[in-house]
Amino acid sequence: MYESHQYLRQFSIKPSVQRSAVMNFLLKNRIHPTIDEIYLALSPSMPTLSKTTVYNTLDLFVERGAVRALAIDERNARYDVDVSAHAHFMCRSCGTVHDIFGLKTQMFQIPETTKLNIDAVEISYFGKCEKCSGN
Amino acid sequence: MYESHQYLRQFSIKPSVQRSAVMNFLLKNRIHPTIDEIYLALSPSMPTLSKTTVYNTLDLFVERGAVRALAIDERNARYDVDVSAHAHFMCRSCGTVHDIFGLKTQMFQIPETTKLNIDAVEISYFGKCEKCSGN
DNA sequence: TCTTGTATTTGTAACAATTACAAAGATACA
DNA sequence: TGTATCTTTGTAATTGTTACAAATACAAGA
Repeated sequence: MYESHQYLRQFSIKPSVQRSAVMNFLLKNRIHPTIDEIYLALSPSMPTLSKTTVYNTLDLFVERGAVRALAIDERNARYDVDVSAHAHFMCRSCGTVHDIFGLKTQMFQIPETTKLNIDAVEISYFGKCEKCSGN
Repeated sequence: MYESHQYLRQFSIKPSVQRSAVMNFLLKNRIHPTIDEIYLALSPSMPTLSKTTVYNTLDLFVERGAVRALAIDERNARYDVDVSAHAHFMCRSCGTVHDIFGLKTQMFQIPETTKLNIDAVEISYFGKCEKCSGN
């Protein structure tokens, strides 16, 4: 928990019990969780935690650049503490989101368009994961 | 309208008044519209049109490969009749979605991962469009 | 043309994710 | 200790989507 405390400060986020718990969960569970997954994982040990707090907290994390919000899942927002350049894969069957590392850095470069002011890239793959490939 | 009729048949979609109207709208308005935009655009001339029909119709179009559903917009599903390999840009300010053509075809190739059964790629850029760059 | 079975459309209600907002609680510092 | 500010909480409202059953349209055979 102490680590998450420090981690938050790196992004000038004032730590609180809730914020540290959320960041800690993200750092230890690299599963690109949804708000609900985070809430359900933390609420047993923090019974007074509110889902609104989880929403607020992640908004703040994203705003400060500590976390990336993924658009890959149309149903729910998903969050990734790894803000480095990498892609994602989502299984159409079970909905899990996997990291795809090792793509050429070139692919994450921003195309030169004079008109648009691009600040982020997201590369997403869809299909079936190993487990679900039988279905 | 006749064109959309023919167009639908190419994807073995049995045409109906509603389906042709929706496809016609998509072909003539390459703005990656949301369900609501389609519904609002068509309902004046088709007062009995139901939003459920728009949902059903687009589900069918996507299923038959006539249209691509985009994940770029977390708020609403967006649909694109251009199913060729190209990327998209969404303005964080006004929410419009632009096409990004001219990327290397290599970028749309599916990475060789033994485990995953990938069937689609989506490359999305985010930022501010020309109009909103002042804000 | 009528009948009958099937496909499509419609409207409403249910559901789920997110946002708005005001009250309660915690924190920092004079 | 008091006060101002920040954070959290819970509830209600909003919004996009889905489920479902009734109504309508369509197609093919009698």
